[in-house]
Amino acid sequence: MVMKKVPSSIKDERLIVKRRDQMIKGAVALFKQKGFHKTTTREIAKASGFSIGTLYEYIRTKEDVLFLVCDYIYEGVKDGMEQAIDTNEKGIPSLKKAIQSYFRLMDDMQDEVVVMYQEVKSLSKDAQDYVLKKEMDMLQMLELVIENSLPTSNSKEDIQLIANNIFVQGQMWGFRRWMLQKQFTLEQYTDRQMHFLFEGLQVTKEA
Amino acid sequence: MVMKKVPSSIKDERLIVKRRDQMIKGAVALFKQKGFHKTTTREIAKASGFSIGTLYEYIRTKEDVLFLVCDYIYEGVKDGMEQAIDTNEKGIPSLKKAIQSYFRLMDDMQDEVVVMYQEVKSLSKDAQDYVLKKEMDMLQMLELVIENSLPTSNSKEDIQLIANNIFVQGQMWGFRRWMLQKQFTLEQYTDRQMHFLFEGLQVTKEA
Amino acid sequence: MVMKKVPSSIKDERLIVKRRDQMIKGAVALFKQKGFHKTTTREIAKASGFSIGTLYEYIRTKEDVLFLVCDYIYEGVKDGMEQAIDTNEKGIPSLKKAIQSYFRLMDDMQDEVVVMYQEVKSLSKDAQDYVLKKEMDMLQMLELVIENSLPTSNSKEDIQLIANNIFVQGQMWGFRRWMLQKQFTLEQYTDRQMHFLFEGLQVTKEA
Amino acid sequence: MVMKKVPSSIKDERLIVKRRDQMIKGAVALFKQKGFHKTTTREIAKASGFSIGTLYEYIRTKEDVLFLVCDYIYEGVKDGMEQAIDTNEKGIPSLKKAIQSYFRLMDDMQDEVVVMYQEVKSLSKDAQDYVLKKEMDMLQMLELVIENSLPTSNSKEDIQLIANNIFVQGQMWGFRRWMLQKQFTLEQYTDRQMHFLFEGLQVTKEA
DNA sequence: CATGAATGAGGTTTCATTCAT
DNA sequence: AATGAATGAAACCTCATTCAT
Repeated sequence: MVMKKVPSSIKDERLIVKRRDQMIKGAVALFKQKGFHKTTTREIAKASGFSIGTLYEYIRTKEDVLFLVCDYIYEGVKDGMEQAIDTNEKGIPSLKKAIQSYFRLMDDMQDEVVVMYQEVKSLSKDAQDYVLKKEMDMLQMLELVIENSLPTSNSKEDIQLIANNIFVQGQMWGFRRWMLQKQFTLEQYTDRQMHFLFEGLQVTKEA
Repeated sequence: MVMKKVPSSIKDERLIVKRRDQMIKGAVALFKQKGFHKTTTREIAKASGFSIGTLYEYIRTKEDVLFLVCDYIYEGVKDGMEQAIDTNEKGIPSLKKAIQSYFRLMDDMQDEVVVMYQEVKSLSKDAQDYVLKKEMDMLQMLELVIENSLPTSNSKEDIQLIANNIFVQGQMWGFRRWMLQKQFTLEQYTDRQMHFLFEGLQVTKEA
Repeated sequence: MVMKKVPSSIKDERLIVKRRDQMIKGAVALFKQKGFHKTTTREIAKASGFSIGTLYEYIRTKEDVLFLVCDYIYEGVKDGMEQAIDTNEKGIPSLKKAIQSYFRLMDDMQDEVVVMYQEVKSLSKDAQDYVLKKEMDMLQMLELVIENSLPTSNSKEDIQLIANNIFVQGQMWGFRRWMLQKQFTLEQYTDRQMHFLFEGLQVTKEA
Repeated sequence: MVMKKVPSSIKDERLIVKRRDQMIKGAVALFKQKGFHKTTTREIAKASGFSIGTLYEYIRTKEDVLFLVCDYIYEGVKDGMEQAIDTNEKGIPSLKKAIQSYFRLMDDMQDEVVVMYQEVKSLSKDAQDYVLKKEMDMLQMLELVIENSLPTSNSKEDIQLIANNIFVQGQMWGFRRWMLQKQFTLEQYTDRQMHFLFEGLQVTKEA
C-alpha cells in the first residue's frame, strides 16, 4: 500500500517521510490562503523550511506536492474511519458512530479537504483517477456501514445516495464554515444532521 | 440590475452585452476543460471569436472574465428561482416546486457551477465577497420558502441547515456527476432526495 | 516657410491649424507630466478634445505630435527674437535687449522647452536633423547680435561659446526651476546672469 | 554607501555587485543608442551577458535598471569631485582645480550623463526625488568651493547661480557636443569657460 | 469630416525546473 | 544531501494604427 507514486532522488526513506511532512504542512497553509496556482514552488520551499533545490530532491514537479496533500488526506480519513468502524457491529448506533467519527475527521482536516477539492482539477488525469478511486473506496465503506445498519433492506441506489449525502455533509462543514460554524458547534451540527437524516422533516401526512 | 462591476472602454452598451456574452460562453467551455489558470487569455479571445486586443477592450484583467462568469451564473440561478417561487403560495407543494426548479437549474448550468466553485479562490477578495453575498441571498430565498412551507415552526438554525443541505444537494448533482448521473436521471435524483428530505430513514423506533 | 512636414488627410487648411493647436496644447500638458512615451495617443486625442480617429486625420504617427510641438517652439522663439532684435542697432544695449527677450520667451514656453529637450531623442533621425538645424539658426542669430554688440573683436569660437552659454542659461531657467525659480524672479535672474556675463567674478588680480 | 535601494533575490552580495556592473555597462550602451523606452529588457539582458531570467534576479522592474545607471553616475561624479576638492585649500586656484576636475569627469561620463538627463522622467517620483537630492548635494559641494575661493563675500543667491552655471556648463559639454566638441578640445573649453567666468565680457565701462 | 471598435505585434515579467558547487 | 544562481518558455496586457460607418 506504500506505493512509490512520487519518486525522490533521496535514498534515506525516513528523511523522505520527514521532509514530505514538512512540505505538506507548509503547502496546505499556502494553498489554503492563495490557491495552488498562485503559490510558487519557492514559497513552498520556504514554508517547508528548506531551499528550492532541496524541494526538488523530494518531488519531480509542483503537481507532486498537491498530490502528496491529497494522498495525505485520504490516508488520514481512511485510517480514521477504519478505526472507528467495527465491521462486526450492526444497527443504527454503528452508523451513528461512523458519521460522528467521519464528521470529526473532516473537522480536523478541513483545511486540507478544502484545498484538495478546490484544486483536484489541477492534477494530471492519472492523478485525478487515483484520487477518484480513493474517494470511491471511502464511499463504499460508508455504503457498507449504512447497509449493515439499516433494519429494512434498501435499493442499492438509495444507499449510494445516502452515502453521498453523508459524505458531502462532512465536507460542507469545512467548505461552508462561514455559514455553518457560525450557527453550530461540531456536536450540534452532527446532531442536527443525524436528526434530519433519520427523521426527515416529518410532514408527509399533511402533505 | 445594471451593475457596472467590470468597466469597459467600449461605449456602445449593447455591444458590451453582446461581446461579453460571447466571452462567457467561450470562457466557460475552456475553464470547464482546463481550468481558469491553464486557460490563456488568447485562448479565451479565440473561443469568443475575436482578437486579444478586442478582448481587452471589454475587460481589464483576466480575472474579470472569471467574475463575469460567476455573475452570469448567479444572475441565471436567481432569475430562475424567482420565477419558480410563488411567494404567496404556502405548504409543502410550494417547497417541492422550488426544489425541483432549483435542481433543474443546477442541471442546466452544471458546467458553469462546477467552474465557478472550482475557481472562486482566484477572484480578488472584493469579488469573492460580492459572490458570497449573492450566495447568501439565494440561501435566504430557500430559507423563506422552507419556513413558509412547513406546518410546524422550526428553529432558525434548523431551517438554515435544511436550506444549506438542499443548496448543496443541487450542486452535488453537477460535482459528483461521475457517480450520481450514472445511477439516476435528474427526475429520479430529485424524487429520492425529496423523499429522504421529508421522510428520513424512518428507523427511529428501533434505534 | 510653411513646409508640409506633417501631412494631413484634411483639406481645410484653417481647420488643420486649429486642430493642431489643440493637439499641441494638450500634448505638451501630457508630455510635461508623464513624458512622451508614457503618454498614449488616446490620451492626446482626449486632451485635444477629439476622438482618436480624428487625431489620425491630422497626423500620421504619434511622433508627428512631438515634432509639431518642437516646431511650434522654434517658430515661437524665432518670431519672438526676430521681433526683439533690431539688426540696425549696435552696442551692448542691443545685446541686453536680446537676452531679455530671449529669457522672457523661455519663461513663457518653459513647459514646451522642457518637453522638447527631454524628448528629441524620440524623434526620427530626419526630424532630429531638422530640429538641430533650427537650433543652429537660432544660435547664429545670437552670435550675430553678440558680434555686433561687442566693441572689441573676439574669436569666432569665443562668440560661439558665449552664444551657447546664453542659450543654455535661457533653457536652465525652465529646466532647473525647482532651484532657480525659488531664489529668483525672472527679472532678478536675467539681471544677475547679465551681470556675471559682462563682469565675471572680478577676482583676476588676486588670482 | 551601501544603499539597498534596489532589492535582489540573489543572496551573494559580491555577485550582485558584479552582475549589476555588467548590467549598467550594457544598459548605458543601449540607452545611449536608442533611449530607455526603445530598449527592451531582453536587449539589456543580452548586452549584459546573461538571460532575461537572470536579469530579473537582480532587479524588480525595468525602471530599476535606469535607477542603477543614475546612481552609478552620481556616485562616480561625487567620488571624483570629493577626491579633487581639497577642503582645506582656499583661493581661486582651488576653484579652478575643482572646475577642471568636474569638467573632466563630465567628459568621461558624457554618455551616461546624457542618458540620465534624457530619461529621469521615466523614473518613479520616489526615484526622481532621490536623484534630485543627489544633484543638490553636488551643487552644494560646488557652492562650498566657490564660497571658499572668492576673496570678497557674495550673496548666497549669487553663489548658487554661479554653481548652477558651472554645473550646467559641465553638462553642456556632453549635451551640445555636436557644436562644442567641434570647436574646442576639452582643455580649450575649460580654459575659455573659466576665462569668461572670471573676467566676463569686460565691456562694462563702455556700456 | 468625425467616430470609435477592432487588431495584433511586441513588451514586461514570472516561475517551474536544472545543475554545478 | 543541500544549496541557490541560472535559464527561457510562456503568460498577461498595452497601445499605435486602421477602417467601416
